Amino acid sequence: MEEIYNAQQIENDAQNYWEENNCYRADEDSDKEKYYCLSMFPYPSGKLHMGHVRNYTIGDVISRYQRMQNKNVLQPMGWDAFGLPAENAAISNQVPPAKWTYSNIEYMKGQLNRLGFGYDWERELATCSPDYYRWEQWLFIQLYKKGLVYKKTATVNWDPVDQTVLANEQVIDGRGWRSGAVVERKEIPQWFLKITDYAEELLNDIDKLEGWPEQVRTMQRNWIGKSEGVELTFEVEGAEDKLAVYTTRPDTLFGVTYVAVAPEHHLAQLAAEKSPEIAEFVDDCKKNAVAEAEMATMEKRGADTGFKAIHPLTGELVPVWVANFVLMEYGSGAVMSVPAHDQRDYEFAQKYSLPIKGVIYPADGSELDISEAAYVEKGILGNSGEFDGLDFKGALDGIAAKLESLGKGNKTVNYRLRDWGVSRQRYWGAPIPMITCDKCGDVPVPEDQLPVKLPEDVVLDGAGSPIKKMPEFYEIKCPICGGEAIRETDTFDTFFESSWYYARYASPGCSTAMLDERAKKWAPVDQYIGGIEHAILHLLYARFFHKLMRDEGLLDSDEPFINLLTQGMVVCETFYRENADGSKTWFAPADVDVVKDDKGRMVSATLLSDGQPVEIGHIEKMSKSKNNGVDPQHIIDKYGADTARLFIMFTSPPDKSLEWSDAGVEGAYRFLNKLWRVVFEHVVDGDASDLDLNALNDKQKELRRLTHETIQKVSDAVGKRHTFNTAIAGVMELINAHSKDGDKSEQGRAVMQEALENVVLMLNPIVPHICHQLWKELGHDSNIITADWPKCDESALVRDTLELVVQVNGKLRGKVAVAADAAKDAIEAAALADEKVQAHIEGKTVRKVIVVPGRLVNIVVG
RNA sequence: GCCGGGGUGGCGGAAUUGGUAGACGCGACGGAUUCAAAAUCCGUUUCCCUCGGGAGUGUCGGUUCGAGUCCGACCCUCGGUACCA
Repeated sequence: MEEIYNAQQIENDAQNYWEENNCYRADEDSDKEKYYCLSMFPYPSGKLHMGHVRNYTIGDVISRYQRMQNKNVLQPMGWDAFGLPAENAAISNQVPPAKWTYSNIEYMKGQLNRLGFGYDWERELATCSPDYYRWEQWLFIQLYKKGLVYKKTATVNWDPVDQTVLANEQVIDGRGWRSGAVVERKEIPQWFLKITDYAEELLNDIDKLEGWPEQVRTMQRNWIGKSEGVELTFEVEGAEDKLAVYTTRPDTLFGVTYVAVAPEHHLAQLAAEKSPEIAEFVDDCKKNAVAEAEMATMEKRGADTGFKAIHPLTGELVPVWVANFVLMEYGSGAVMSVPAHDQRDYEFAQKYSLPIKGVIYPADGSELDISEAAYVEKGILGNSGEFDGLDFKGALDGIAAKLESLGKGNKTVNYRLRDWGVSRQRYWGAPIPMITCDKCGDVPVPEDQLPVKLPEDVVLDGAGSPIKKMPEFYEIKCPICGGEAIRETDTFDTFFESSWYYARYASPGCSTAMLDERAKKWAPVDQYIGGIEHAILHLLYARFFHKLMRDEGLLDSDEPFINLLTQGMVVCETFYRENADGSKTWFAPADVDVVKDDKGRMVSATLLSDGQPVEIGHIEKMSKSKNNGVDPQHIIDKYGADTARLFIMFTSPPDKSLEWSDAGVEGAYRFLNKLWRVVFEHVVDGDASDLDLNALNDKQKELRRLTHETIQKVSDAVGKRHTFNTAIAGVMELINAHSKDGDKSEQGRAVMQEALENVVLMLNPIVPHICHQLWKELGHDSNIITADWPKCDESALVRDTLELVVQVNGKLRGKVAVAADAAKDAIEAAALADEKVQAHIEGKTVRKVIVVPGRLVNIVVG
């Protein structure tokens, strides 16, 4: 055995061995239990960052642990290759997005391999490959035939200078990030998937997801947002329009003092024709943001249209206002307003001096106070005619029944979830396989003409998608009538690709169908690992797709992911300079020199290359757009892959967000050196003898007990809790205890041999290269990756005496040693007899003594 | 705004079911080894203090023999908010 730990050499040897022996190929014909472990595939942004290393190390540790549980493990990897950054790179570097993407994939694949992840690369896929996206084009056409696809207009961010649609991320303070122009709302026709048809199933099946974190299940439930309420109609005096509104609070119906409509609503348009002020207001609303967060926090404004709506029950006339916070796309673009019992309506009414009418009184009989704020609790009705005195439920039923009898409304179930708009006006995505013919309307591309291939050799100039300017792409004959027709030039939302890749990994190479029978065998995924930022959208769309594919007969399960581990974000400082046009240039943390005060807070920062100051931004998740990703490469180069893996797993539990700092990387490296040295010093003395449990002295028994306590602790931490940091800490303690001992006797060495073998087995999932080598050095010919995970010897855990803590009035005052099987009275007596305890209870009355077996005694005096 | 997390020494974090707060590691300090250094090893390291103790897990309040853990209110911070992925 080499005396010095040489990470680069060891890692190179281990990786060559794995590759030559195809160690990570999943077996299609194994009779072992299958285990499908999947980490969310990366967007190929250029280089790995620490968030990737964390994600993929977790997945690899779980995969290797399961392999040691004798499972047939599938751990694939691929590339979420379509997306916006490729277009941005194409514009700034004059490289086609495809070329940029493929070269990034090549580099990042090298980094993944260098980190020693055990992937079955034979299943690798890139979503920008026509072999992949043809099948989602195929599925889209099946859904179209089933009536699950439809077209409607929807709002996008329009940059009037660049003449292009912007993503929400590209709109900063209402302006286009590149042009700086004020962004406008624009209505364009887009394709939608009827995810709302599956809303009920998506909601109900959340109950089945017991292997998911509760927080994610809650977020999904809230996102779907099922509510029961009433849909009712307000007629409008002197207009043909009827305003259909939905409310979850029909009990407040008598408190309606105005109705609000969206700026795009027909009534608002009518009003704008008559009044220049309203026209100006409606026009101004075009500058409203599209993003919900901005909508919710912007100043609420409105204007009186002059129209009067007729209250469906009282016949009273209430004004119709146009308001910037009402959205045309959701519901019918109108809402009823009850300022007394809704805070947003309250503030709006205050601002425009609209009446506020209280109709819900506190159930406890106290006075209704709406002088400062709306009263939003449920209570007892008043000022509500025949419904006075009813509670919420009574009012809901009564008012709904009344409306129904009048033909003016009915009880309905509503979902916050909206249908999935899948059209993107971008180039770098999968073409939507549709054709528009003047005569025949919307026509799907015939299946034998799939895939609709995206031309890859293109130049991007920043002003829209190149395929929108390529007649050779979009000019086409109608498949039905043969006449002139136009091919759809919009592409799919990239969530489309990431919604089914997990299933495609299980049908590699299948060229005749989206999935084959192998997918039914491997799906669902046993363990899915990815960032918490995907808690809603990606995971909901993937669940939806799973059900769609099931309903096509491609899968036979209801849910894609049995167990989910949501990794916390790796966040990092951001640094930027503001450009003359208001846009920002972001600098990588590695290129910035930071000055900190004595409390460690950043006070200023300068760019290393020019020495000039840069602004300090927020601490955010590592991303391409903020240029704050930290590349693991320098750690790998200096210390090796095992150190990088050990460090990222030791520094924090996986579900917690992690503010990046490399302080401590050397500690991880030191530990591996120590592990190596301890094994070296053990094996140079030759083979150890067999353990003879009857020949162990007390010290040896204690060390052996620690070994088995550690096995118990680490098995729980790695196998169940996924708290790899405490698993590593436990192994460190074990190594420290054994290396301090230095017992070179025959049985001392046997105890050491047992401990070291178990240490190497327990660390193998985390640091597989060094363990591959140490396993051999400890005398094994077998391959450690399929060795059995250690088992705890319960008999080694038995103790004769226990140390109990003694508290007086909850404060620690002493410790007593008692026999493990001591009776309660004996423990109590021993605690009371303790010298230090005596000093604290002297002259006081003992009121109560609480004995917690195996833990502590608390003596209550007073 | 809304939904979901998080806040514990100088730092990352531990405390699994309400039962010894600070495991393990980093950093710092002291020592050993060395011609010297690196590496390594040993020790100290929450704060205050009269060395007996007192305080202490974002803030304020509550439940309990006992609260980092449970309950209520608030502050800060991170993720998502439907076109970043």
